[in-house]
Amino acid sequence: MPRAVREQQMLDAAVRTFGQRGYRAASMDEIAELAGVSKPLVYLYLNSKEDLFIACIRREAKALTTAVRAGVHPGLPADRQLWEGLTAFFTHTAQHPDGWTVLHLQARTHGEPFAAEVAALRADMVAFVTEVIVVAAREARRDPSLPEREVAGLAEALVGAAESLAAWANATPGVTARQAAATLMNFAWAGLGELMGGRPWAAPSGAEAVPAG
Amino acid sequence: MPRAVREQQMLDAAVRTFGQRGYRAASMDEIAELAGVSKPLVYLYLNSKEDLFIACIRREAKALTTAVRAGVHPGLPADRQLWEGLTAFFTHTAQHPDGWTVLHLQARTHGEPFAAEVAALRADMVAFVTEVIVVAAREARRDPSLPEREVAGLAEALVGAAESLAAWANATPGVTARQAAATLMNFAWAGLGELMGGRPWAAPSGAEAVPAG
Amino acid sequence: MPRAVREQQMLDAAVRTFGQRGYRAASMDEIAELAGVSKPLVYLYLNSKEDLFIACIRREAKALTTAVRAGVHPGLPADRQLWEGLTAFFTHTAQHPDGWTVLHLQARTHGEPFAAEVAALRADMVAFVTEVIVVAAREARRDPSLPEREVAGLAEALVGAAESLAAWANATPGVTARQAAATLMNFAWAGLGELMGGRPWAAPSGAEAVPAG
Amino acid sequence: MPRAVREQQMLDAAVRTFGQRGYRAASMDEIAELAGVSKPLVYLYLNSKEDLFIACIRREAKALTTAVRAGVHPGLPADRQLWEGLTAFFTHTAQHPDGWTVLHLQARTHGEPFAAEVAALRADMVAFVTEVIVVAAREARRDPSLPEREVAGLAEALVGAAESLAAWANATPGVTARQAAATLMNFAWAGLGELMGGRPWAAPSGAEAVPAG
DNA sequence: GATGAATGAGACTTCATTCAT
DNA sequence: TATGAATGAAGTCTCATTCAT
Repeated sequence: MPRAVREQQMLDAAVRTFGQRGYRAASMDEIAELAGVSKPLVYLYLNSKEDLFIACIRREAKALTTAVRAGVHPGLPADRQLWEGLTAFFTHTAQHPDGWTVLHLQARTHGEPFAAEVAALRADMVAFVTEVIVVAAREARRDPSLPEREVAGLAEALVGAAESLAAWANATPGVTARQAAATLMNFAWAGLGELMGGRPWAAPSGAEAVPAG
Repeated sequence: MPRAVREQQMLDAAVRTFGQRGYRAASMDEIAELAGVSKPLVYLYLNSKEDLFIACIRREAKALTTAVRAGVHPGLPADRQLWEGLTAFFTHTAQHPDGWTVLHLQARTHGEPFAAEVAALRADMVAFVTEVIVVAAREARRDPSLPEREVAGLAEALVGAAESLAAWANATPGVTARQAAATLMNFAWAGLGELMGGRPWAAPSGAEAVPAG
Repeated sequence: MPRAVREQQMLDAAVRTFGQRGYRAASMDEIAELAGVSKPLVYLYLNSKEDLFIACIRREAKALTTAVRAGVHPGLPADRQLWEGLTAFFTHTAQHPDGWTVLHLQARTHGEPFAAEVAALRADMVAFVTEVIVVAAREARRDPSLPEREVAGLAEALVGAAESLAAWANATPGVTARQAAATLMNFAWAGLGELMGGRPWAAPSGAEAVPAG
Repeated sequence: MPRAVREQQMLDAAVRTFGQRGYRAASMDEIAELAGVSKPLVYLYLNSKEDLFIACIRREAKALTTAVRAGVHPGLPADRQLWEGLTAFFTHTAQHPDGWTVLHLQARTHGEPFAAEVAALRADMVAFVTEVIVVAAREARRDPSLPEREVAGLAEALVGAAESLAAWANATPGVTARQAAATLMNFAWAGLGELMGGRPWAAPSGAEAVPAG
């Protein structure tokens, strides 16, 4: 069996184990057994527990950003781009719950070296959202634009809300990725005030929008 | 030295250690040393590492909900109540960063018994936000109201955004609690769409609002 | 409350705890609590765990030998003396099961200092039995007597059988002290060979003898 | 070095340590050192202190019953069978004093899980003796046989006497297994009364019988 | 006389990691 | 390449014992 395949099996096992047990509670024994290989082989390929965990983070982060990027068409209006990005995001996190747990919870909880790895992922997401906000501002011919820190805060809030909703959707049976995306679009784009006034964001056809009341 | 005082010292040390190292990586030795007592005394008072962690969670959760509740005046309009709650929330999390880390990250990452403890706290927050949304809907004479699951999703998104912003504000020098609250109010109340159109939420005087462009 | 009384309460608690948990597993905390006093008081009166255990052994040993001695009338024939001694022995061990456990099991299992204490008790019992054998030999006008080592072995066997039967009787519901004594008298005095031939030892009236077949 | 060998070395060390120190006082450190291996290896092979102790009990119990069974020829008369069994028993216990201590003292003193293990061994012995008694009764054409409880008591007494004599023989220099067996045969078969009358059990040639006086 | 408060020492157990083959 | 065998280090927890009052 070629090395690359074996390595992916190990990473699969590691992501699952780290996601369910946590970094410290996961034992190399368990990971090796789940991967169907001997422990020394894991060390031969991945060096150490720390390196193994970092490899997991990188693989899952790359898979997530790739999925989101692939779901967005750059030329569209800002709201449409955001909608596509969110849908891709919630779809991916729903399909890879252990990977998402590793990224969202475990990697941030177990010390600097790992937190730094996820920071890159987050920066990517925030950059995507920031870009969308900038596009939206341009569409609205708004100039001068919002202060930079304000935009950073908004992007942070949106990403945080998305992360939180992903965990919520994974834990709540019956919530689909599109529903989660629609909820967040309403919240983010129209705002609670507009929602209350009966003016939700107009979802593209097929999205479960809030009824106009 | 009386027992109650010693116990608080131990909890202080534990919150700090758990917050910085994580539940598993924190050692009872380190906690005892930081508290200035011997390890057996920690066990005598707090029983076990698990019980100690739960005691930390409960103390910090109570402190946070108490602070938020104390900051809100029930009779005010919905947006004003939300603003007050957020301000109190960001103020408290900024003043107790380790406590916030314990609640937001550590408690959710290390197994059911702890996650269950935080769930109560989160339920409290979501309930507060839900209540505000309901009040806002009533103010807008909106009837019939939003579907229940939609409201739950919105509340979840808002709480998630707040949690995320709290961590961001703690990690970004120069961001005050009021700024964080203002950013989130804009985001949540006006929505990105309105913001882009130059119609932000009108912050009460003293809040750092987004300039109207 | 006078010291002597308190001390007895402590010994009561200790015998019970040692008997049920064993020497090492019994904790001074548990003993103090069961005695209804504080731990330092136990140390004030009894010095150390080791001393406390030795005090238990001595008290229980003395109580047992006193009971056996009180039950025997010196002038009687040998078999009658043995019968009385055994009856007293089984009666006492049935009434003080924890004390008997301490003497029979715990004291012999936890190192020299304690085993030495029980050795004295055992020497007493063996001496009693030896004396009975000598009397019996004299009654049979048997001369020269049995070799000394042979007598020692016989006494040892009889005492061992008695000890074993005491534990058996305590653990088997419905076995009375008199029945245990009768069984052992038959075994010891008549021997299996005679028993099989239908010639059991003639128990004094009131004893449950083996029917003559 | 193959695993099976190492495991026996560990059990050897454990039996010796448990036998001399007792279950609680024996430390895994000491056992590992005596076995010439590291402590984790002991855990790898034997799981836990409790499992290690149980493994010791089982091995020693099996060795003892195997030795006794191998020493007895089923077709012989009852007294001869008993004699053979006792000789094998005393021989084995003399050759494995620590194993005997573990079975006779330690296993019974440290809680139910262990006591239950030895109970099986003891049941085996009592069954053997009971069988002999039944055979003896048949040889003597004794009918109806003794009451069941009476037989149980006799068997218990004989086994108890044997156990006690084994410890005594181990502790008394110069007492051989055959002497111990002869003493007990006299005691059990002829009975003290017959012995006093100068009619001992007739030992097979080679056994150190009591001189007929 | 009596105790609440406190600890040094040591127990069992687990785990990341490495050789020798 | 792949692994069976092995361990140093560290963690949680318990307990006999002693002060200061």
